[in-house]
Amino acid sequence: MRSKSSPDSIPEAPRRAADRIRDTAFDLFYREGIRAVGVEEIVSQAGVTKPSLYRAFESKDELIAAYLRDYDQRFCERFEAPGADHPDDPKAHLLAYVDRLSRRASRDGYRGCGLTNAVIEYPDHDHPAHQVAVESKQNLRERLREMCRAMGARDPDELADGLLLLIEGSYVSGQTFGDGGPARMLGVMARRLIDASM
Amino acid sequence: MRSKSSPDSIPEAPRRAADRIRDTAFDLFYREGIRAVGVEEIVSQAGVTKPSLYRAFESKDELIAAYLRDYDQRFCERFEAPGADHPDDPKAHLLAYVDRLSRRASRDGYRGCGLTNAVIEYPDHDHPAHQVAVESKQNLRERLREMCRAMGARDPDELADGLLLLIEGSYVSGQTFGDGGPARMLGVMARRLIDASM
DNA sequence: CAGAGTACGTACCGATCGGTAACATTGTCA
DNA sequence: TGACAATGTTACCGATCGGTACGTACTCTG
Repeated sequence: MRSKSSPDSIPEAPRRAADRIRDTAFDLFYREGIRAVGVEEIVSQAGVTKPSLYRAFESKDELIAAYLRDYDQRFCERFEAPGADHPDDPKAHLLAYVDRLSRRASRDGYRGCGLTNAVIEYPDHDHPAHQVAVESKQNLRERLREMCRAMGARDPDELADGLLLLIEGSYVSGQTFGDGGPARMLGVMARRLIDASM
Repeated sequence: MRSKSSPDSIPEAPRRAADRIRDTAFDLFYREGIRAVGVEEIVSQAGVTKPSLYRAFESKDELIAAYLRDYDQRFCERFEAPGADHPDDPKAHLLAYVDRLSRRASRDGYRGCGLTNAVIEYPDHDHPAHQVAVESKQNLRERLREMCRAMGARDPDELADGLLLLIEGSYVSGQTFGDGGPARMLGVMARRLIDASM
């Protein structure tokens, strides 16, 4: 059940330096923001040293890009996961994701979507962070269109964009309002939009 | 028509250092992000020097807070402006704002809402930037509720939150997708939500 | 015209930023 | 035992960060 070749049951921590850096950077970048976190803080909290970081990543920007690719992967898993409970029912799949997001985003301490946050922190289109994040969002838009098509919407692209607005709105409003924020209405609003678009 | 006591018609630039700093900081903070802009860049682009900045503002954080208060004021003006064309018609007022936002947010180079961006750049609830931005957003939420009440919605608070999700979603999606992004659907989605809530 | 404020600039501070060079240490596998 | 890869250690780099001590020029008032 546990990883490879550990002699016996050491539960945490001794993994490769590159992995620990990646995990620590993920947490810090997500929680505190990318620009707010220096490489010094990352390596010290990861229990490694700076040269180890620069042996694994050629620059901070590359580490940021790696973080965002990791984030995108975890996001896709979280987005697709509810599909297992609703095979061949894209509407139920989407609503299941939306309902889970609604709950997460209307609790205190919610930090939104790491990819959305990255676009805002790095408005420069040439920056790798911006590029990775935007590409992920374009994939999400396409995926939503696909689902809206599959659920037989009148104008699937239009509905997909409406849902995307609600979802992105939940990411950011969750951070702004915390507990009891507008994100708690995401589920009913998504249903209302879907119902009005069939 | 022009300001006070200029000897004659000098059209631009010689104003007080504090004002030039405030204006320059506004543009730079908004376009490039707050953390991305150093005080050095602000003063040099404003054509003044650092001590002038620190005579007018006691710290960078205070300048940031001033920027966000300015932003909030301009936002309120932009939000209320369409009301002049639609006295006693909150629905038309709201839709007029929404339609203008929709156009702005689906053009290339759009940078979203400075207040929303600030919440994301400063997740720490104790930071003045976070506090000013959140307070402004709470005011907006209350204003939307008021308008939804006035337009006779079934559940005004619920509708207000739905509209807020769409609006915030447009702010961030505008930055992510640029031209032809989902924000161009804001108008039709807002109408659909309103119609389904009466 | 003297003198006091006011408004601003010159030059600098220590701290931190991202990033690196050189070398010592460890664990692994042959 | 020896070679190799991975990591740690230490000390450092130039640039930039936010912030300030201090001198100077203008203007308003007596």
